[in-house]
Amino acid sequence: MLDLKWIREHPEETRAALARRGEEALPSIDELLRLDEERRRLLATVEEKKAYRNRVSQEIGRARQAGEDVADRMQAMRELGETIRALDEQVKAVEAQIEERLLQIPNLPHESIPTGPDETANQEIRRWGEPPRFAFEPKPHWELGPRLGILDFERAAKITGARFALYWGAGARLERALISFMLDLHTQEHGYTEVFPPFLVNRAAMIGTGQLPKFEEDMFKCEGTDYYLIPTAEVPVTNLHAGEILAADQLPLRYTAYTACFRAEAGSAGRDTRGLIRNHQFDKVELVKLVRPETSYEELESLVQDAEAVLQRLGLPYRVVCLSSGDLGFAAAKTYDLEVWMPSYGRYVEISSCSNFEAFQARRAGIRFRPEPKAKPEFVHTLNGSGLAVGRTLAALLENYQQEDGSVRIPEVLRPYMGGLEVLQPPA
RNA sequence: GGAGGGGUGACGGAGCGGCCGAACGUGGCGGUCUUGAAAACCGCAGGGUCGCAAGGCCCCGUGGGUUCGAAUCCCACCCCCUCCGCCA
Repeated sequence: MLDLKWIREHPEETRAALARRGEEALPSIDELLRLDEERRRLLATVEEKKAYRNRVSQEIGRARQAGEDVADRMQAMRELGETIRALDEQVKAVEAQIEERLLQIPNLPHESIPTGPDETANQEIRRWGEPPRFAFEPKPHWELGPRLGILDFERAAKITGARFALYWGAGARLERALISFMLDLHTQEHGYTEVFPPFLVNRAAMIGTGQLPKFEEDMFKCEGTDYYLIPTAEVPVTNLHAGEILAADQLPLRYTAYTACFRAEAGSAGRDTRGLIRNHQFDKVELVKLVRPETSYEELESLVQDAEAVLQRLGLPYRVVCLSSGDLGFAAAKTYDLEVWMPSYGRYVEISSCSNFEAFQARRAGIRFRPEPKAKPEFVHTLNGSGLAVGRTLAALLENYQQEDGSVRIPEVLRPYMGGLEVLQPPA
C-alpha cells in the first residue's frame, strides 16, 4: 500500500511511476485524492461536533451533581448525537472507499530498474557457470524422473489431479536433502534464523503481504473458514511481526523457512504442463528480511547473493535478471530473478525471485520500528527471495547432471544428506 | 465439540458509567549523587488521525448496541487459560 499523504503531495510522480508499469485499470489518482479531501472535510465537521458534545456532557455531569435541571441540555445532546452518527457513517463509507482503492494500487517501481512492457525488457545482470554440453540427446526431467523410479506424475494425478507430483525413494530423499542443505547453508553461513510456520494463514495475513484482495483467484481457500493455503512462506513469515513496533537494535531480522507452497495457477492453462516446473503444490525454502529503510537496497543485493550461493554450491549454471517495470510483481519495487539453466527448455528458467518491497508490505501489515529510543515509529522495509524453489532445483539437477545411460550424478554437497549416494541409477 | 475463567500501556497489575489515555510496581530514558558503577532520589516517557498552529478527535481483544456521557452496562465474534470429550 502506498502512503496516501505522499500521493497527495506527489500526484504527478505517483502517476508517472505507475505508468511505467503499463497497467490500465488502475484506480484513478484524481478520484482517490477527491475522496481524501472529502474525508478530511467530513472529519473536521464531525470532530468539532464531538468536541462540543464532550464538553457539554461533562457539564451535564457537574450540573446534575449541583442539582440543576439538565433536561434541555440532554435533549440537545441527544439530537446532536444523531447528527454525529450520520456523519460518522459518511466518514466510514468514504474511508472504506479509500482503503479499497489503495489496496488495488501496486507499488511504485524503483528508479534503477529498466522500463518496459514485459519480460522482454528485463535486464541480464550476470551469468555464472556454463550450460553443460551433452554428447547425447539430453532428456527432460519428466522423463528422467519416472525412468529412475523417483518421480511419479501418473499416480499423483490419480490421487489428486493434474499439476501434482509424487516422489519415490531416492527422489523423496533428494527433495528432503535439498531442503536440509538450503536451510543449513542459510542458517549456518548466512545468518538467517530458521522458522517453521503454519501453511494456512488468515485473510489479514494475505492482505498484509499483498496477495489479497487483488489475486483471490490465484489462491486456494479452505471452504467455510477464513484460511488460505500459503502460496509462499513469504506470507506467514513476513507477517510474523504484523502490528508490532520493533526496537531498532532488533533490525535487521533475517528469517529462512521451508514450507510447501500452494498456487491455483489460474490462467496458466497449457503452460509448463509437464514435470515439476509449475505445480499446484511445491516445496520452497524462503528468505525473508525486515530491515531499516536506508539499508534495504544493500540488503537486496546480499539476499540475491545468498540465493545464488545455493546454485553455486550445487554447480548449476544460472543468470541473474533485473525485472523491468512491466514484469514487476504487484508489491515489489525492485526484483532480481535467478534463472537456472534448464536443458529441456533450452533456456534459463526462473528458480528464485528476490524483491525489495520497501514499505509497501510493512504499511499494509503494520510493521514498524523505532529508529531512536524516543523517536516516532517508522515502517520497516521488507524483502524476500526464494532460496530456492526446491522442485525446480531438483528438476535442474536431474537435467544438468544426467548421463547417457539415464543415470544422474549427485552433487558433492548433497551426498552427506543422501547417505553418501553418488549416482541415481535407473533400475535394471 | 461441551463447561467455566480471562483479554487494560514494554511487562505485571488496579480501575464506583462522568474527575481515566488510564493508579501502582517493574523495566526504559534523562538528571542529581559517585573516581566509575550500583543503590537512593528527582524528572520524562503509548499509538493513530485532523489541523499552518493553538488545539481537537479516536484507540483499554474486534465489531455492533444502550446512554447527554462507556475501559467500565448489553450483544456477537476472535484469541488465551482450566476441566471434560475426541484425536495425529
